Amino acid sequence: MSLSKPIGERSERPGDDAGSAGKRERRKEARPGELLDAALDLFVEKGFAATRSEEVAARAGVSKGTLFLYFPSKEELFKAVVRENISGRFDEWNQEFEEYQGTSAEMVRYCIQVWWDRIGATRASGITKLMMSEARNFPELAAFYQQEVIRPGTQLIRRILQRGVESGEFRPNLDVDYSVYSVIAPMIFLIMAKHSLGACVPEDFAVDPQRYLQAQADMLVAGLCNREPLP
Amino acid sequence: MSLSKPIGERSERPGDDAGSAGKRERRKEARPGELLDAALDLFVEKGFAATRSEEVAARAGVSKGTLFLYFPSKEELFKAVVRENISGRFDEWNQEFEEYQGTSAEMVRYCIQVWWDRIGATRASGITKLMMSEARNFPELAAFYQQEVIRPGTQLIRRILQRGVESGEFRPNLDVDYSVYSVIAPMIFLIMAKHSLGACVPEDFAVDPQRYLQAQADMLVAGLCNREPLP
Amino acid sequence: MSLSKPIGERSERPGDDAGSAGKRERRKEARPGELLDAALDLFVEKGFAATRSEEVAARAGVSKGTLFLYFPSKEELFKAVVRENISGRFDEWNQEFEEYQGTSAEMVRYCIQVWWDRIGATRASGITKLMMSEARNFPELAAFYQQEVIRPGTQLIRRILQRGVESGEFRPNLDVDYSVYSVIAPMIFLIMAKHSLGACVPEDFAVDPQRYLQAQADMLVAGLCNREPLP
Amino acid sequence: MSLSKPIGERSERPGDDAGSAGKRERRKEARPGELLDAALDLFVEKGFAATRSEEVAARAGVSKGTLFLYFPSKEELFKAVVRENISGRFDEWNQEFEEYQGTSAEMVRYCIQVWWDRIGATRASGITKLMMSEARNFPELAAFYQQEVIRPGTQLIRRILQRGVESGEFRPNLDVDYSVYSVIAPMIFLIMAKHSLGACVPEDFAVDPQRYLQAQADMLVAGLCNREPLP
DNA sequence: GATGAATGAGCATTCATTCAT
DNA sequence: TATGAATGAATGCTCATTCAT
Repeated sequence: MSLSKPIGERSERPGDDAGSAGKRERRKEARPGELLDAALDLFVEKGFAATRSEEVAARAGVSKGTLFLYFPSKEELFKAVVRENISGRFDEWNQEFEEYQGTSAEMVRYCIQVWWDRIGATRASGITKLMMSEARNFPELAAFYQQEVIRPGTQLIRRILQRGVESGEFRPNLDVDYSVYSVIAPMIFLIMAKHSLGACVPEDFAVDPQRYLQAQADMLVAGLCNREPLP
Repeated sequence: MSLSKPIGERSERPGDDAGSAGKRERRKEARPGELLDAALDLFVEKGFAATRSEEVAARAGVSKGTLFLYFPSKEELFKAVVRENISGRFDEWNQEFEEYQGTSAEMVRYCIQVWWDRIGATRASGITKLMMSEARNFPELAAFYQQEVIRPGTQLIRRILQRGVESGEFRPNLDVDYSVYSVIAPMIFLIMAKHSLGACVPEDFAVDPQRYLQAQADMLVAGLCNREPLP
Repeated sequence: MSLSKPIGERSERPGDDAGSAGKRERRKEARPGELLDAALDLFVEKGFAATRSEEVAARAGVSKGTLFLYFPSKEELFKAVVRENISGRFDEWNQEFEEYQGTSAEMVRYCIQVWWDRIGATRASGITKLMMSEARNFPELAAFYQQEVIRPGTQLIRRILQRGVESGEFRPNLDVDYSVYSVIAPMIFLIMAKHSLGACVPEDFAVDPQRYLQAQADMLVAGLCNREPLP
Repeated sequence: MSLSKPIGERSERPGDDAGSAGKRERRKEARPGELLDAALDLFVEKGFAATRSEEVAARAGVSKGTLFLYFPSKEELFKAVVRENISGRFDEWNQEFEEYQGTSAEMVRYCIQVWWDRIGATRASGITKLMMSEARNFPELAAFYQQEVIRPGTQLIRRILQRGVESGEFRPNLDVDYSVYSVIAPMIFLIMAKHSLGACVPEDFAVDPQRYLQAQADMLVAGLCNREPLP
């Protein structure tokens, strides 16, 4: 089972490596990426409208003008940020689960952990926060996100649940279609805790991701595997 | 057990009745509420920064100047919107659950349904979306929300879970503190489905609230009551 | 020699007398005057543009609307303030000096003292400050002020100086026309000290009017009466 | 004795030469000065509140936004205008008078003429008008002006008068402290004639500066040197 | 290419003025 | 008459975008 490279991660921040000689020496090809990184951070942190273009440029270590050299407008920058961080990784992931050998419960646990490792814990999780916040202002992007992320993700999880029901591991009366949300909701919640309210009130709301995922996975597996009549 | 009136609902929108009409109507009492309603809608829909003051005024059926007659700035308007919709309802709810006679499983189901009736299905749900999107820009309000909503809500749910564990209904190995999120996460998710992505892509993502809540409550209760060792 | 009533003085401020019965009882006829008083104070203090109409109304103890009941616009209010406080008192004063019996030097001293008693020390002095500050924005008023105040005042002083030269009291080589300014300039300066910079830095710039007028009158008389060749 | 360059004068106005023209000229060095010049003119002409930011920018030949590129607010612009034109010139002047060889009467005449050449006749005179008009709205600046201009100027003149009294040239009974105003008042008056009322009613009030200064200097010297008992 | 000075449309806010009560 | 809620033109200021260097 190959662990594919997490998406949304870029190795180093610009300016961190004061290694090579003259100042301001930078590989051109890296510029757009650095801008996208900076933009992702700021859009997630402050929202699209409240993020100033100049700030993005500054964080990427370039001038205001340079930003518009690579992206014709702030809106296009936003779209690029979203697109850049939604690489269609689902084919690969589908295959991973196709070949998976364990039980369906293990598969659910694995799914959650893999999501955390590759998405939740990475910069890519910001995209989800971003879409949640800005969807209404970018319906076109929302549709794109729906198409590229929501639908395949939902389908992937749905197949896992279906497999569990068919194998007799999970409750036979499971509402497979809507139980998918029982897997997704905890993910969304964790992202929001990380990027939204949780980023503001550290002490009281601080969620320990691993313990959180453990509790959610336990609850989920217990709920899926409970064959007795529900009270 | 009295079903208290849902919060965040205002009976009629101004300007809907083209009856009496005539401009320069004097409604000092009604104005603030109408403005807050309009602002809530727009802030939820477009975000704080992307909402123009004049738009809020227009939706409330008044002129730009009138808005500033009641709220000294756009930011104060935002704060008022949040505060207005976070009336400490928790004392009442705590008492309700204190006096509740059914099983803990029933209590969990009731909790979810009551949340939906009084918050999720009402305009008040917009506040949650708002806080999720704008928390980073309004740390002061985020703290306020944490204090007034998150903390009491968490405590209320925690007590319910604790009760179930102590009565032997729920799994004894339940991580009570973090299982609270298993109740909250589906609520947050439903609100986001209603106000964010779900508001953009009706067909594919359309969630039927009742069926959704049914599935989530089932999963939750099944997970809570499953006494067998978890796979 | 009659001491005519100082101009620009109104006996009592509205609201100071809580004497008569019910509140808000006020003689209608007094309203415009109270508004003019309040306006004069504020225009002098902050200038025309920086004075808000509502503030004028509030200081006069009436509502915003009432102000516009008596004066069709802020600009008209300003004009009324200026006109109200420039009553053509010069005929009377001319006669006073026509009948004056003392020396010309005494006349000059008397002139200065009378100006202080009737203008400089009174609210009317604010008008001068006002014209200095706002003349460029109200050329029409400036012309009016020139006509009603500057010209007659200048002429009055000129006649006094002329009388002194003709009687042999004053230097024969006196530039009568321009020496008039030697009388006026100290007056203007004192008004500015009172209403402008002097009102800001109490300690350092505080000018004792009587000592100031004494010194200026001395210098003036000494300069007028010095018959020796000028060094 | 060197005649230092008059302050407050800038050689050419931008946009006067339609030669090179072309918009979007980059003149980072020159901009602030041009804006300060334009602002000084307009503030003197119309007052702070009545001057629109865009007007200042337009007169400086730039767009609205450029103004705020150099000055963060209209108020800061005002402060900069005042500060820019109050360069501590007094050290130089003090030394000049320290080394002066003529009589005290000549010194007084020289003082007046030098003031006119370096201040009165230049754009710097507008600052005085400005402070007179706006002191109450900018108490902080008024204090600054008091500190940087009023106090040193007063001291300089006071020393000259003191010198004359001690040398026996001037009246021994001179109220030195308050006679200083006999020198200052004519200056203030001339500035007001130039920038205020005098700028409105050219014909009647037009003051010929040189003749005016001659008359005032004559009167002053005559008053200072008159050793006879005052009538 | 890269820069950052310059632009100006856009928006928050103020306040003289109106007018229903 | 008097009020003060309501209005909207005017204005300070921001910031995405352009473009001369």
